Amino acid sequence: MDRFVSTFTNKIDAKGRVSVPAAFRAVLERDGYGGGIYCYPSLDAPALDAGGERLAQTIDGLLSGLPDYSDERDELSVALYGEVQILSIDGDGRIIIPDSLRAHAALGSHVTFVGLGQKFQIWEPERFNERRAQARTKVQDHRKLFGAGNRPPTSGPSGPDDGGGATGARET
Amino acid sequence: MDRFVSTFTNKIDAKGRVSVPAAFRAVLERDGYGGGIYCYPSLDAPALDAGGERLAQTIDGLLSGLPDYSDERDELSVALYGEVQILSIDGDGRIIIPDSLRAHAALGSHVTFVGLGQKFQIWEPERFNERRAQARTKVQDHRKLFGAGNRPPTSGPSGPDDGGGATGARET
DNA sequence: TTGACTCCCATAAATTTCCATGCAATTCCA
DNA sequence: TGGAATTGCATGGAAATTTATGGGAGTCAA
Repeated sequence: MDRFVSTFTNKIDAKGRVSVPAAFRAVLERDGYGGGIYCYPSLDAPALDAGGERLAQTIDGLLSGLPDYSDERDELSVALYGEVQILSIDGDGRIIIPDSLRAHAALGSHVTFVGLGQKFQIWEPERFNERRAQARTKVQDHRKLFGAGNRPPTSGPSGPDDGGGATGARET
Repeated sequence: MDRFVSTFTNKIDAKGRVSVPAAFRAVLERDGYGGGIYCYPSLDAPALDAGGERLAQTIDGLLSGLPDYSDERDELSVALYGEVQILSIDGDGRIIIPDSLRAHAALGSHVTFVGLGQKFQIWEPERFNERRAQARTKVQDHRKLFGAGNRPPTSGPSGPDDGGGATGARET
């Protein structure tokens, strides 16, 4: 297990502390944990991106792919590095999210950790629900990539298509 | 034997545990078992898709085809990884299916494991029966198309019938 | 001193680990 | 070939460990 996977919702206590899900902590340790997690505002969502050493290296790699002194690189550098915070994890597996980051993600009393493989995101739970619904729709478009989508021909058997409203994916 | 085949129905106990069929566990181990099975809601059925490391790599491969930091990738990541759960298998070969997944498949007291080669699915037994009946109908349609249906009606004693496909496993 | 932050401990709930039991099929032996 | 022992698997329950979360004491700076 060396990917961030699943979603967890935890509470921010009176002191601003949140438990990082144990499963994520385990990944961070294998990932070359260097005393803190990298965290910065997502570029295109009201959320925070976070990860360990591997994420930091991915960012480096991304930037090194762009020509030195290009506008693009400068902008990306600022966008990515400029806002990065290193959040330290206390003895009980908790972090404190600074105000600047809290603001970007509009965090309230609870936060949702979303595993995305190499990194994870931190969302305000309600907003994440919206995003998830949206993402799910998107996936329907890509289903053929899975080879999962043998749609029955429209003229199929008279039987009601299984589809069934049952699709109610509940929340964590 | 390195693919998931057959179907098995097991019971969910009071604590939400279900035994993964021994035959499937054996496949998982050969598949590069990494501490748990990957499980997520099926895209087009009220069921769960599950598999081992090989399935996880399929997902990774899908995503790595998209550029970092693209909107598309982010959405797909959320939809795929965000819904994925890693179910760990305890010492007795059982898993616990989280509520969010239970809801999607409308699981009750029993679940049916359905081998699909590279992955397997988890169904509510009744629903699976309906689906199976439906699938048979379709297969027969296809046979006609192939002209493959021209078989001598009863399988005479001719030919060394390889006695039992059904090995010891307790099947549905 | 006051306020912010870090470290440490307490606790309740959830999860994991471990052991026991019963059933079914296979194997072994007469 | 028939019947008994054995093995493997699903299942039930209890003990032990983790985890999330709340609160207090100690530390440093303003």
